[in-house]
Order: sequence, then structure tokens, then C-alpha cells
Amino acid sequence: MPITPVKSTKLYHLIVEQLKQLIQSGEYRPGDKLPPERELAQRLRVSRAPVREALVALELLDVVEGRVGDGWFVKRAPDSSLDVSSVEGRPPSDILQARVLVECAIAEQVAAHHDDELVVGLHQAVEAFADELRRGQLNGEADRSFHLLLARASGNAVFADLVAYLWDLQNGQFFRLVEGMTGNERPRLERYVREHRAVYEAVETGDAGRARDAMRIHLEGVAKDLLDS
Amino acid sequence: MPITPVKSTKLYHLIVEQLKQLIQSGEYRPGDKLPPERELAQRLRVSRAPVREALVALELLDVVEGRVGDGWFVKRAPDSSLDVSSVEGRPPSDILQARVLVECAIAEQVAAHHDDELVVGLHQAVEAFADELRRGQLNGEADRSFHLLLARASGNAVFADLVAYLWDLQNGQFFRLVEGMTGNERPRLERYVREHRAVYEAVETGDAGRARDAMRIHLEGVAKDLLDS
DNA sequence: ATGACCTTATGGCCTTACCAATTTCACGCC
DNA sequence: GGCGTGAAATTGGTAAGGCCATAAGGTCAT
Repeated sequence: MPITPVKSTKLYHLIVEQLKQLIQSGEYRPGDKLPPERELAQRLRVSRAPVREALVALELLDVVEGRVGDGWFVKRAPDSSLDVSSVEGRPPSDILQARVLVECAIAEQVAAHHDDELVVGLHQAVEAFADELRRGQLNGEADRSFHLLLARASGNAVFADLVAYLWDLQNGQFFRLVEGMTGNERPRLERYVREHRAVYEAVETGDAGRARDAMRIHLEGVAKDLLDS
Repeated sequence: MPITPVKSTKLYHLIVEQLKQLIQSGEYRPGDKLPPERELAQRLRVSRAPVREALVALELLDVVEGRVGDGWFVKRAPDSSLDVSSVEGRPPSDILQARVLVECAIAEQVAAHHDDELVVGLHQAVEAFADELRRGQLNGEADRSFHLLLARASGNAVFADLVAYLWDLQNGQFFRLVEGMTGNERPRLERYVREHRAVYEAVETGDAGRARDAMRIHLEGVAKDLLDS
């Protein structure tokens, strides 16, 4: 089991949590005005800077809204948006099953539509992955790019959202595991490149069924890798 | 068309834009260390506070990562889809397509497994919906419960996450539309109850194919309702 | 040579204090 | 009663400084 720091060194994280809870508990409802920054700081026994950082973070999450010279207002309750940090600990098999469902459908759809421009971009993504591997970069950024680009090529923005979410969910969770297998991960990544290429080729020829199957094989391989370790 | 202010009153927005561009242009690549906060502030001709707010925002967007006592590091190129605010406004057809994909698979899986306890809960959810409708409650809470419960019954926690996310995405977006059709929404909701019941009955008898088809019919009906209005 | 330990420089994190810009609202004037 | 006006409230931004975590490099004993 990985050892996690007992205490977040960043104050604004704790403040975000408190404010989130304050809103979720119904203490402040959408439309309500929050106490002034200075009062919040005083009550939380911190200075204004981290309070403002927390409010900026919540503004980005669409939970609050700051009006100059007026105050901070609750916009909506911080509910079940796709916040990776709030759903840590999903079983890996569940994540992979979802990826198979979503990404196979995407591969099928992209192959069926067959847009030349997107095919070129996809080819570049596959080769960028191979390049990174040759140069010894093993951070998985190119791997992510391929899956994300394919999702965007589907033309469905929500599909792209889901793929990004599932990717982060999987890799956030297995970060340490992936780090731990630095010894023998090279052949695994080389296989991934081949499997990506297989998906690409099926998409390029417009063979929807083969694209779907290639993606399924790829993801089931990934599942096996993760579940074995 | 709403008229937007020509000038953001918030400095940290402008700083986020500049830093984003700096990273997108390749000036700083993933893994690189950014200049110290103090130097950034000096070069941008602002004080450190808004710089830190911008960095906090970028950290939330997963673009940079701050390491205490070390520095700020680029994590990955700012990806337009990672912008939380841009997640708003997904095309309704995209949302519905994703729901069809995910929820049909769920219905199929639940029917195939056929857990008695879950079937009972599902039956209660369907009837709770019918009850609410009879009593004139039209907030759609019971509707949501049915879909969410079915997702949980699949045994896959990630499926439940996805259904909750897609539901909120759809209903956040069409809040006003749904509110606007208070006049003739009753027959529509009564149809939903019948369709939910159809899904339930297929699940109860363990007929996976019919469960999937019933769910597909239901969601395609929902899609039609939303897209027509 | 190697590994544990200390020192120092760097840089993020937080506080305090202060000033400027904006919005709201009540008050007084016409 | 309507309408400027100015005070109060509140956010936005600046400046300076102390504290503490981290990294790098040197020292020393093993």
C-alpha cells in the first residue's frame, strides 16, 4: 500500500473542502451570498491569500461566483460532476470495463465516418508514441493523446469527456504501480504501440468491426497488465 | 447575443491565458520547471498574489503542478477540453448518444445477472416515480433515482459515476427547457413511467436483450423530446 | 568508495498592512 | 416622487517579510 502524506501542505485545499461542505450541507444555497473574504479568513484563522485561492478554485469548479465590489455568491451545489479526486478508489476492473464499452464504440464510429484529416492526425499520434518510446520517454503522455484524439475524432464531445475522465481515473489510481514497473515496462509499451497501430489501420481502411475488435483486444490487454500487477 | 465585457476585471484570468499560451507555444514543455513566482510576477508587472491565483487555477486544470520548496512544473499542455467551464454546452445529441451507449449496456448486464434484492429495489423506484407523478411532484428526482439505481445494480461503480454525470450534464443544460414545458409535460412523464416499467419487467424476467431494447427505446424517446423542444 | 549527515541556497507558502476600484444603498435635494 | 450624491461595504491588487520544505553539494566516518 502506498503511503500518502498525512497532511496537505496547501492551506487552500482544506479551505475548499470546508466551503464545499458548507454548501453541500445546505448552510449556503445557490444564490446566497457568502461572508466577506476578510470575515472568512478571520473565522478560518488564516489570512486572505489562501482564502482567495480557494475561492478562485471554487469559481473554476463553477460552485461560486465572485462579483467585484459586491461579494461571493453560491452558483450551484458541488455535486457529482466528474471530479476525479472525489471518486478515488474505483475497482480497476470497473474502470476497464467502462473503457472497453466507451472506446470500442468510439473506434467503431470513427472508422465508419472516416474523415481524412482526422486519420492523418491519428497517424501522427501513433508515431509520436513510438518516437517517445524510442527516446526513452515513458510518461505515457503520447498514449493518452492517442486515445483522446480518437475520442475527439468521433465528433461527440461527451465521448471525449468520458475518455479523459476514465483515463485520469485509471492512471491516478495506478500511478505508483506504473512507476513501480519501470524495469520491464518497455516490452509492454511496445505492444501498446503495435495495438494502437492496429486500431489506426482499421480506422484508416474504414473497417468499423475490425477497429472495434482491435480496440477491445488492446484494452483487454491493458486490463490484464493492470490486474496482474 | 449577450454582450461580454471587453476587459476582465480579474488579473489572474489574463495571467492564466498568458501562461497557457506560453506552454502551448512549446516555450515550456511537460516536465519543465517554470520561473519562480517572484520572477513571474516581476516579468508580468504584477504582484505575487494574482500569479499564485493563476497557478492555482492551472493546477486545478492539471496543467501545472506545484511542489513545495521546489518550484512549479508543467504537467501537460493545456488541453481545451480540460477547461471546466467549457464542459458546459455539450450538444444534447452527444449527451443522449452517450447515455444510450452506457445505459443500454447497464440494462443488459443487470438483466443478465438478475439479483433478487436489486430487482425489488428497482420495482420500488419505478412505483415511486409513478407515485410522485400522481401527487403532482414533477421535479424529476424519482426519474433520476431509477436510472441511478439501475446503474448501481450493475455492480460497476464507474458505470454509476457515468450515469450520474451524464444526467447532471443533460439536466443542467436543459433546466430552463424542462421548466418551460410545465404545461404539457404530464403525458410525457407518464410515458416515461411506462417505459421504465418495461425496462424493469425485462430485467425481472432476466431477458437481457429485451432490457437493452427497452432502455434504448426509452432514451431515444427522451432524445426526441429534448431535441424537438 | 560509499553512505549518512550537515550546510546553504532556492523557492514555495503564509501573514500583515495598506491602498485602489467597484458596487450598493440610503439620504437629502429638487 | 424621482434623482444625483456620497458614505459604507466589499472585492481587487500591491508590497514586504518570515517561515519552512526541498535540492544540491560538501564533509566525514565507516
